Parts: sequence; C-alpha cells; structure tokens
Amino acid sequence: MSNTERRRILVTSALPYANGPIHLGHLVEYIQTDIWVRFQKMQGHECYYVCADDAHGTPIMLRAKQEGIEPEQLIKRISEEHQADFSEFLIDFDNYYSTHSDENKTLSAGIYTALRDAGHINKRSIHQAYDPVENMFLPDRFVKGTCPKCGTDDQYGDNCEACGTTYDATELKNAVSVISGATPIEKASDHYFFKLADFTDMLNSWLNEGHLQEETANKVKEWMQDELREWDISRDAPYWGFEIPDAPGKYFYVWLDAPIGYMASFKNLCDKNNIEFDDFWKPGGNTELYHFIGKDIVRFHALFWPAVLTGSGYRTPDNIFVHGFLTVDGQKMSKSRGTFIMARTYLEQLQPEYLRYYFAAKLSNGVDDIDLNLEDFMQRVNSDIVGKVVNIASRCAGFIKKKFNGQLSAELPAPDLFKEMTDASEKIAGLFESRKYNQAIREIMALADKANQYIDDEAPWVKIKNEDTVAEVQAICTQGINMFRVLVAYLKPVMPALAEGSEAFLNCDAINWSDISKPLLSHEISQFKPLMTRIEKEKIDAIIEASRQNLSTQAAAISGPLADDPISDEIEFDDFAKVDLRIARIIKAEHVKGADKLLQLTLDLGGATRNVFAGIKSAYAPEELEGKLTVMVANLKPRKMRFGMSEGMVLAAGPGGKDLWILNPDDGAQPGMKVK
RNA sequence: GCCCCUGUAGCUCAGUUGGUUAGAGCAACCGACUCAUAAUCGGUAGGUCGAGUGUUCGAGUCACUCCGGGGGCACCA
Repeated sequence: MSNTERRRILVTSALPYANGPIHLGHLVEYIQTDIWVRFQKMQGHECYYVCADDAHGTPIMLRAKQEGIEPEQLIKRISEEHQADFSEFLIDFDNYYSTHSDENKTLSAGIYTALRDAGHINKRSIHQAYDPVENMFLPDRFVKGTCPKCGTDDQYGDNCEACGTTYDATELKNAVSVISGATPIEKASDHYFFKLADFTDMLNSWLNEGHLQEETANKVKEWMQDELREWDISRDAPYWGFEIPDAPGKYFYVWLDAPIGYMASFKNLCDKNNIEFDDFWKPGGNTELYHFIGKDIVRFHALFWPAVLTGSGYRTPDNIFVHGFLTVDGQKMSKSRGTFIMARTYLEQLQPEYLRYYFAAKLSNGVDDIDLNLEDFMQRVNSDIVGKVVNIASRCAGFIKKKFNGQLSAELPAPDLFKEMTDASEKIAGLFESRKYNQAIREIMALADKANQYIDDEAPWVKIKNEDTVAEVQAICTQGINMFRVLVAYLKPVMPALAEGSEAFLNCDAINWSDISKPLLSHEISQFKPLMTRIEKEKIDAIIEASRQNLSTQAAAISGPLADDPISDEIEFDDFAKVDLRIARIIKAEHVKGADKLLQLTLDLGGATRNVFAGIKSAYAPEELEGKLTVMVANLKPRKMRFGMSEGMVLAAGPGGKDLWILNPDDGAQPGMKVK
C-alpha cells in the first residue's frame, strides 16, 4: 500500500432524526460506514467521517411543545443520547454535529441564494390544510378524518388505508387537526420551489458516469423518465428550522438543510483542525466524497442533492452507497414481537462488537435487506470469533507464558503458511474497499481455520511432554500467535476493541495494514486474558423481553387485537369442519351461586336443549341475554365443572371483563342451524 | 393497480459471460484429541436450486406465468 497515493476522502452517514432513539436498523448504516472509514484509515489514507443530528422539522417542534420544552432543549438531549449510543457501538466519527448550527445556517442560506440568483427558484401559491387554532399549516399526516370514498374513519390526510384511495387532506370528511382537534380550513400560501427540471441534463449524464450502484442507478433513471417536478423547499411559520433569507415567515423545509448538514459538520471540523473545506466541496479538489444511506432516502441524495450542489457551485458526490433495511428473524422489526430493538437495550446486555461482526458477515455492496437471525447471530459469533479466532491466541498463549517466559521464538517454523496468510491482504483489502464485507469475513475465517489446523497438526501439547521436541513448541506457538495477529489486523476495521485488547496481549503497537507481513519475533507477550466471551442465549432473551416492555411503556405504541394476539397457525379445512357450530337461543340465563364469573345458560338448539356455563358474568346481566340468539360449539366434549356439567360453549370476543361480546347471528337464523 | 428487488441444504449465504456428479460456514451425526472460553481436528449425512411452462445439444444461471418475502410509484417528497 505504501506505493499507492494517499487518498483524501470525506465520508458521511445519513443524519439520524432528532426525535427518537437509535435502534438496530440505524446501526446497520453506521456500522457499515464505520468499518469502511476505519479500513481507509488503516490504509493510511486521509479520511474524515462526519455526521450530525437532523434537528429540524414539524415533528420535532411538536414533540418539544408536547414535552413543554424548547426545541433547542429537545435536540440537545437527543443528540447526547445519540452520541452516547454511537460511541458505545464504537462508531468513530471525526465530527458529530447538528443541522441546527451557525455553519449550517450560513451554508444553507448561501446555497439558496446561489440557486435563486441563478434562476433555479420559483415562487407560487398553493392551497393547504390549516389549523385555525394552532395557526399553522398542517402536513398531510397531521390531518385525520373520514375517507371521502369508502367512509372509513380515522384516516390520514393523504390516502385511505382501507380502500387505498388517495386524496387531498382538504377532501377528508369531518377532518380534524391531529394537533388541536380543530377543523382545518383551506388556506393559500406562497411556497418556494427548486426547479429540479433545470438539472435534467446534468442528472442524466451524472447517472451515466457510474457514480451509483447499478440497482440504485436504475431506480433513479426510472424516476427520470417522468418529468422532474419542482421540489417544494419552503414551509410556513411556525416551523422549526432556518428562515429563508429573503422571505420572512418562510422556512427551509427540513430536507433542504439536512444534507447541507454534512457540509456544515465538516466545516465545523475544518475550522477546528485546519482542514481546507473547499478541497472537499469545490469542483476539482482531487478528493473523494461518499454518502452512505438507506434505500428509503435515495431520492433526496441521488436526485435533489446532486442538483442542488451543482446549481450552487459545489461538487457532486463520487458515490452514494445504498444499503437495505434490517429485518429480525426474517421479518420487519416489530414492537409487539420485541424485535424493535433500541441500541440502548442491546448495549445493556451485549457487547457492540458481536453485532458489528454479525453485520459485517452479512453486509454486501448491494441494496438487499439484511436479516438479523438471532439464533444464527449467537452461533456465528460464538463459533467464528470465540471458537476460531480468539481460540488461536488462547491455545498458544499458555505454552509461551508458562514454558518460555512469554518469549516468542526468533523464527517462524512455517514461513510459507504465514506468507499465505499475509498474501491474502490484498484480496481482503479489495473486498473491504468495495464494501463486500461478507466476502471479506469469509476469507478471514477460512484463514482462521488454516491456523487451527496447523496447531492441530503440530500438536504442541504432545511435543511439550517430550524432551526432544519441547523446543519446537515455542516456535509452533509463535507461529500461531503471529497468525492470530494477522487475523486481528484483518478484523480490526470491524472489531477495533478486540484489536486493542489483542495489541495489549501481544504487547505491540497499534496494528496497521502495512505491518502485518512483519511477524513478531524474539518478542515478549503479556498475560492472556479472554479477549471475547461467548454470547449467552439469556442475554438475547433479555433484549427481546426488554424490547417488549418498552412497547407497553411507550405512549404511541402500536397495539390492537392482531398485535396482542396474532393470528394462529394455518389449519386445514378438515380441522375446521370438526367443529360443529350451531345457532342457539338462550331460553334461560341465571346467576350461579358461589360463582364469580359464570352464568348458567339454557340453550335451545331447536329440539334439544343444552346446559352451558359461560364466563360472561362480568359483561352481561342474565335478563339481557334471555331470548337472544347466539352461536355455540355443539359438539364440544361435556365438561364437569364445580357447579355442574357444561355441555358446550358459547362464542364471544374481546379481551375480557366488561369488554366481552357474544356472537349474534343476523335476522333469519333459526336455533339448530349449522354454522359453516 | 403498475413497477423493481428477492426466494439455492435445518440456519446464514456463495454460485463468474447458461456447460461435466450444485459449493462454504454454522447446526446434526460418527470418530479423534485435550493446549484452548465443552473450544479444535477428521469424516458422514443433508438440496426435484419457490412452483410450472418455454428457449437451448445443455438452465440454479435466459424468457413467460403463478406463489411467498421486501420495497417503490399511484401528483408526498
């Protein structure tokens, strides 16, 4: 690597939104980026990794209000939480900042002004839902009402979840503002638009210059086939953001100043560390710029952002690395299943490097989703890292320490094998560089297998017992420990703390990519301590349990019958047919002496009568029931209860207590009829 | 409704421009070993490559249809 040029690289991850905590889904991206940046730095390149909280927008404004604090206080608190999470996950930003900063304000205003002066900004009036109580315009998702098409209640202002119709928030019937409950009115307002279509040619050529992964480029080209509409970049007061310089009462839409936050965070770093900002952001700077993002925000980064940058005299990114979403056990993260796992919840139970390793083992350079399979996670980490890699050091260290005073031998007994391992360096580096971490990990683990095989073949535990061969043990273990060191070097971008612990054990300087080919010889190592322990199943269970509990303590938790009580496993028709359901008339209902929950029902099946005890006392008075038709399971095996024989079961729905409703057939059904 | 991605051993994934008996790791099973955090080493078994049809001398690899999973769009960016 010494003969290659020292690259100058600026890297960003997407800015987390400052209204909630970091979860495992977020971490896919930060871990992916951090690995790449650590790798670049290990190569000796000049690489900066900047990020920031995305601190503007309506949701933050409203949340602060709800908590009775100023937005500044809210974003400060959230930023501290975010940074604590990132730091513990060993995400090593060179700078972590906020979009609510002087630098960002200046840069946003400058970019806007440049766009305006070049004629890329258009101003026109639009109509929008307006909350007359709160005196603010309402984004679609802050209006709810009845669908104008199908009449379903409680639908958002953009489309109906029941019938799928899309409409304007102003078309909703009985519309209410989610914020105040007031009926929104329609109101006109001037908005500022970015004329994206001005950049059609520029974008078309940019898209063909190989800046994007193929799949991403295809997606963006698909969007380019339609005419590029103007992008609304302004919002009316009250809004939490930056006021537009020449438009009092108008603010930049959060998505305008968010990516500029990348620049602002870097500007902040430059000012602290004497880095030339323009080298990285003006055209022709001989530097590289990369954004790591999720596939949900491709539009902003691959369409608007290059256009905005070009229109205001800045450079465009060299690439936008798009990754997929995280699923857990093959399904979308779910609060009710306990798989919506917060970074903090994870950290309370497990070490960050387990997850860093697992993600690395799964991540490719594609946009496919990756799955966190919890069983696989545990097995994989335990067997790869603890069983294979760390085990090499563990099984050699004892001999060296006890028998040879911690001294490594002066030569390697198997230099060819060592060379084979260091020769893999270029291939593995190429895989890290191209973000095929999964392949890199596979290569590294194959080498770890080789190391263990070598030790097994040499059997130092046998040779140590023989006078003639005892001297060989020192060399064998020196070989083993040096192979371990190479593996740690390869894994260092992924597992920096393991590397640090290993450096202490090896009693050597920080390992870099360039010095792996020089083995440690005639060198004293330190006492071996377990560098990493196994993942215990209980810890994973605890994470799931804690994530479930988060659910119940969160006000806005998603719940409902389906979430609380998911649909059971699929059955065959024959299974259903075994259940004989009949219409029954309740001809008599009475209290049962000594029973807290039961009512005794006499049911007429159109000829036969049945005596049934039903646990519905909490919801019904006997007199309410007499004469009613309902549905019963007629062929249920009679069951002896404390108060007598119960010959069937009436059907009811609901969580229990007062909330319990028996089934009622529609008019016309007669006692005894089969339900099918 | 339209469009994109995806579906390979129990699990996680590789499978190059279609070409001989479909690969790896983990798990399972058998054996060896005991230095090591019950780790390691050797071996065995396990797949009609989601289903079907087609193109071809030949298809996991191409085309079409269907099914399952993920996502995008339907004037919201």
